[in-house]
Amino acid sequence: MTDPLDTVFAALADPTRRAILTMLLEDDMAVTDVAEPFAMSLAGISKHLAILAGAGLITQEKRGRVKWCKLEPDALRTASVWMQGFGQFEPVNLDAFERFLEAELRQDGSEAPLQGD
Amino acid sequence: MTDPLDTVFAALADPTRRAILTMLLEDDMAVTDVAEPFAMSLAGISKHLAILAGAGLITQEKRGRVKWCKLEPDALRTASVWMQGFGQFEPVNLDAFERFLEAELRQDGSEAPLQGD
DNA sequence: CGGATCGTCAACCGGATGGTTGAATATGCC
DNA sequence: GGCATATTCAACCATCCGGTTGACGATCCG
Repeated sequence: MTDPLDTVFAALADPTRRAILTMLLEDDMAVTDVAEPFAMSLAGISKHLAILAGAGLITQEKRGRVKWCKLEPDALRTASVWMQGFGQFEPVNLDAFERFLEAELRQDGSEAPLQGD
Repeated sequence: MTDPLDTVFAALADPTRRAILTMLLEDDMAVTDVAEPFAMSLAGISKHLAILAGAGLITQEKRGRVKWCKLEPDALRTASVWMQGFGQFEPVNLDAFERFLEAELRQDGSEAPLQGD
């Protein structure tokens, strides 16, 4: 019932919450700033943030009177790993994974020359 | 509103539906057979299958009076790619991805010797 | 034809979800 | 202290969701 996958996937199923996560990719944000671009009450956003935090996708730290929201991409790994089980039996066509690898190598191999895409 | 990610993630958020997907990994199945291991009415399972089909995670083909359910792992790729955006900016610690790669290489390199884990 | 099997439809139910508003709680500042 | 800011709490609402039951439409088979 309380399988972590349940809460993570449920949290990801809402477009507002995914948008919030995308915003948090750039930087940590205060609740009010998260809410600003949305046509929704602050309380509504606060609820969404609580759900994201409940799923472990973000953490919130209160400093002074402002509560900072921080992305926790680790929580996505469980879900990602689960999903991989379904790609694995398929013939290799996961170009996205290839791109991921390239980024990995580029980062790890310091200065491996990279020919344009 | 009808972002495909919404429906895919929502479909994945239910443990029964994930279990069904896992079952379908092994082979295509008839609706009745899908329902068999669950302590749930056939109509209940039928609804779950409709949701999975709506998300594109499975397809259903009626042959005679039996309706066959087939896994469509392609639908997962969209979601998988979306999720990767959140792992990518992180330092490399995605051991699961490494395992995935090993499996890939093993499959692709035909008989590359593999030292034990 | 008549019966059994396969599956969905329709109506219903309780509980969760996404959203609102208004009051309440902290905290910072003058 | 007193006011503004930041955030949540509580109550409420409409809707969706997961599940049931019972009736129904197809299809196979004797």
